Amino acid sequence: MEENKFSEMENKWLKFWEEHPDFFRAKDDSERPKKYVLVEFPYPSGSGLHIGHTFSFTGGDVYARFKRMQGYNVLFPMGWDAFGLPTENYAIKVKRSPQEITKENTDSFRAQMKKLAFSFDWSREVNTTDPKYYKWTQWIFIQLFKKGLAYKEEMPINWCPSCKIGLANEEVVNGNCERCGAQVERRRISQWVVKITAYADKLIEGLKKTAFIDKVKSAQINWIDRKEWIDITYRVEGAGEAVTVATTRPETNFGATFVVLAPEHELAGKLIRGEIKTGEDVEKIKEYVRMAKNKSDRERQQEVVGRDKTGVFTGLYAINPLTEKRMPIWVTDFVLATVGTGAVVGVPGHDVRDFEFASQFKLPIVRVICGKDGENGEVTNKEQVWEGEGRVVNSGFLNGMESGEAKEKIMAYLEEKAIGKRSIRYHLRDWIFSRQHYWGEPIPMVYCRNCGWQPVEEKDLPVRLPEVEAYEPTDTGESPLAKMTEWVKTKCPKCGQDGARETDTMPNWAGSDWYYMRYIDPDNDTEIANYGKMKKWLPVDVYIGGDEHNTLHLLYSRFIYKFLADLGVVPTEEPYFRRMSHGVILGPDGQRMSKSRGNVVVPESVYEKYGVDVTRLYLMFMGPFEATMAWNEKTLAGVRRFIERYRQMVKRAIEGSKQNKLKHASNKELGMIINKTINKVEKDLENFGFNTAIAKLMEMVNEIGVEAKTAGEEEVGQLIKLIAPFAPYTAEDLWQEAKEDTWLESVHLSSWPKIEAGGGEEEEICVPVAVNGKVRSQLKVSKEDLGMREKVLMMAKAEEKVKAWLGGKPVIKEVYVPGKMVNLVI
RNA sequence: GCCGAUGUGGUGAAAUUGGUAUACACGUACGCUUGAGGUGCGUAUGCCGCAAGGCGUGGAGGUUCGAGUCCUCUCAUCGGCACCA
Repeated sequence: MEENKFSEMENKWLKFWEEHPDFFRAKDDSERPKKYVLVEFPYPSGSGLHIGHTFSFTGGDVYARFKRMQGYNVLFPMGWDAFGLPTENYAIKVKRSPQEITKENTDSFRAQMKKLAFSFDWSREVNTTDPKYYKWTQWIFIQLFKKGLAYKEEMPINWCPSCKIGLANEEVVNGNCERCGAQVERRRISQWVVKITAYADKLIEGLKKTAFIDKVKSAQINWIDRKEWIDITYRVEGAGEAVTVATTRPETNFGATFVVLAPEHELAGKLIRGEIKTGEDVEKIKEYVRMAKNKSDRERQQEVVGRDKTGVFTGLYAINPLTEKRMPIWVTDFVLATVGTGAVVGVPGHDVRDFEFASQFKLPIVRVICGKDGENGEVTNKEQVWEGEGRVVNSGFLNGMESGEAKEKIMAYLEEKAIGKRSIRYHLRDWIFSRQHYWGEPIPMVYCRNCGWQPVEEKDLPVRLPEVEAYEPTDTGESPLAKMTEWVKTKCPKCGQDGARETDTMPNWAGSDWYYMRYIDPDNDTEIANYGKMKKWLPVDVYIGGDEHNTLHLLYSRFIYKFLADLGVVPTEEPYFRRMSHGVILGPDGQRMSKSRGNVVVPESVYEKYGVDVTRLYLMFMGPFEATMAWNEKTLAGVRRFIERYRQMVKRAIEGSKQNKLKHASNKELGMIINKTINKVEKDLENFGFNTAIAKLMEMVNEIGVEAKTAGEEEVGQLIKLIAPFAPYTAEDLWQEAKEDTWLESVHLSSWPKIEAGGGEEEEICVPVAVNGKVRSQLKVSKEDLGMREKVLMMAKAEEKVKAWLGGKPVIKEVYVPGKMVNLVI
């Protein structure tokens, strides 16, 4: 095994930087313009820093270093999102406390990050498991409660039998637990719920104030999915009952031929309990409902379209007020109780699911909107079901209208007749906030028999997580904290009588929702963060993170911020201005890295072999920052070669400049090449185009070659600064070697190189000449002549090769784009 | 099914407002260096063709003096969501 020749050099400068922690500190009192660069803080797992972290943090670090050199007062902080199941599970396994394990993990993460030369401001480090931190996570919850945005509700929840934890809808993937993959069950548990839906419109609206990339914006809008519905109430024949269905497509209502209820629907309950009697066998209904309720979500949602529809007829009929037709009411499990009103009107001509149901049970099918190409026949197979827009037919007063117009008309009509009521609904659901686990923030609430749920008084925050002997989750679904009778027993904050603490803890997202605010004022004991300081630093200028957080974390986090904005606690409308997605690094086999596949690449093994700078450069050179890329060790060699050649080039330049004793290069060409490079690198860094910036630096090394020896003091500085954001160790090493009396202490405090005026523009420009759109020749045009159309065209036509291609034929059109291109058409 | 992307050499990928397609790197071939090479350096490298030249950015059309880039249709792949009525 080759000895790592980098480590000595790296350790020297690592130590130097450690001795000067102020190098990378953000200054609260600086006059310079601020730049808040945020990377998603990691969960400090026991397996150490992941290559994915290394990749995204390097991107953030390169950007932060660049901005710092440009003169910005940069806030680039780091912390730990340390509550969570893996630590809890590991703690249970090894019978140690999660606190201790977290401490170890964060220590090793921090050491690795320092080694990787991430220029974080360590004086602002936060940890979500620190009581001084979660005091404010709890404080936020209390504010939500006080504003009526947190409530307790018994509800069926998604229960993971393996993790023994309730999951938010968002944490269930295809009916499986997002973490462990186990099949999720339904259970009824009393849960804290946070009313994020109250902010749905604001969350959509606020996106306009951000510079998120389009895919993030549309992901959020789709996730919230705001739609205008109308709830139509039908009279139920004979029973003195009514049923309210919810629809977004009332213009098809003349084609309604049946009504379907979710098994959980109220009316089904009444039938089962015998409160309504019909000619149908109640036992059959009872049996169907029982079966449907017992099905897990997974079974109910599997193979959605195309699966045979099941259902049972109730014996009841709803009357369609538009047609006066009797619509049989059925119970079926494809209707979800949680969507709309839990009752749907069946329009089998224009909804595939309704069609499947109608076909199965021989219910009538009517066309009310012309299909593709104006098709207007009967609907007899699935292909003819038309879910799109079109001209309305067979619909009384709506006939002949386009569906959009018809929709407005029918909505107005139904409202006028008091049959229908418009409402706005969202796909977004309220946020289930309770977790029945130990390793999370205690929910700061007390239950009192007289006063109900009361928040802990703010002066008594934080509600500390007690040290417990056993934190195993329980099969009953009760939090392990419930066993801590001493801790649970408390006084009601309102009346002083005996009360009991809430034993559920908060979900992971709670602590990570607002951490970026705490970096601004990490030690503040009296407020979440000082308002003046927040006003200085917020919003976050660039937030770098993974696509997997675009809907959950980002939305929750924006919600909490908007809520705090309404309280007047924070100074802006949106917390993040720009959002950058980073890509994913796959294993060498092109598969997602995982222990079970054995394709995991760990950063240590890379930087121990190649050094930190090569590791960083390689990660940044692999491809676009937002792309998914497979690890390829072979390509690393190219980057290693590059950094070595760069170092040789700079050494030659240092030597040359010391001999020349010149301020500027003796060779004008050199200055020109460097200027070109500065220009491109600067532009690329602004847009996170790290791969092309590095390509340009490689090009520069190739172009400069031995000419480096003509460098002056100025060029030496420029060359070192250019590489500094990417390869901080190499740059520091060269800087210290080249250092003149007037130079700053560290290259990382120096200013980004400026383009020298007049120092680097080419005298002659190559203009391609095309005949009939195909490039046939190059024309050298001097700078002064560039703007002279006639002269350039004359020169072009006089050019030997061009002459040959023109072949004496008359030129019917001449195009000249100054400095770009000549095109002659014959 | 819906939403969002993406299709360019043997490979990872470049390409300002439409203006020289394939920068940069890997790989490969040949040569040099080295006691040795899983080292370093140099040269070549889109395809067809001896050449002149022609053809080339998933496919088919279109707009334009000029299209990887804009428009229409189409195919494929990836990511997210999904009996949401």
